[in-house]
Amino acid sequence: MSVVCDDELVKLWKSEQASLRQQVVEEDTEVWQRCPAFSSLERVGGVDLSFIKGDDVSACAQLVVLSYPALEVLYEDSQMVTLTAPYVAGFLAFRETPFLLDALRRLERNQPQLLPQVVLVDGNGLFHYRGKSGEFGLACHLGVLSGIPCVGVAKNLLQVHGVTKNQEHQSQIAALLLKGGDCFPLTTASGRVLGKALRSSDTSTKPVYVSVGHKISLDTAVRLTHSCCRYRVPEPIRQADIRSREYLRIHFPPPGTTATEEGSVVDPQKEPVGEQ
DNA sequence: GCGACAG
DNA sequence: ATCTTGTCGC
Repeated sequence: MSVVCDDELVKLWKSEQASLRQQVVEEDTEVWQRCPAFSSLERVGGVDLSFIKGDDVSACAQLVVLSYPALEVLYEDSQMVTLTAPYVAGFLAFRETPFLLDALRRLERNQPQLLPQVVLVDGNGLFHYRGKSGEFGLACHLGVLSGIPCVGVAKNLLQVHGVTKNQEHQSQIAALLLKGGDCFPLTTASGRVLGKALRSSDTSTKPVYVSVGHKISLDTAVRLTHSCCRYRVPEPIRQADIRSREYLRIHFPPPGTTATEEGSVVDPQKEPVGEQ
């Protein structure tokens, strides 16, 4: 369906990604990151994009800033955007980053005092294909371009470097992730730890996959992620997801949902009285 | 041909 | 990402 050759696009992206990869800082650079309880950490950001169902170019780009450690929403920005880049596995960043950066810039312009000290990103950071030789994920991309510390938190395991979602992985989950905060390293065939599987709460069996985005170490990233979890998905990302979907629900309701629109007479078969 | 494929 | 209702459990 694409007019422009995707192969050419991906070539450009690979080179851009390799260039940015060199700018990733994989260590703790902030004072709060060194404190046992993250004292002096006051604001944690979360970002996400939600889409309208039949439309893969219209989306709501969401930025939220939560207080820490209370995890209450201090700031919220929903912005409808039109995506231009296709989704190509491994290159999610090129599709989403521009709009997340825009949101951070709007905040910096309007209420700089609310800028987050770290952003939790829906997706991977260094846990990525050929991470050592030039590829990285959305959390790194956004981190490098914004200069803000970022953490990648993926809900699904990206199978990379021999890290696979097989019996071995399932066994590790069952044997090692016994309570909230437990984790185990995601190690490549060559022995490099690219991320960690984390049991984010006592009540969730399925782990989340944490990796370094920018300006934070892996252990700090894991500890921070765990400390931001009320439920399985860290609260900043969860709130960004909830609020961007809510925005779409209100501003772009599915056809046949509004009382004022023609044909709003509900079908008693599909809309039985008493629903909602 | 078959499986994988963050969001 | 999105498609989707109920259902089992505390």
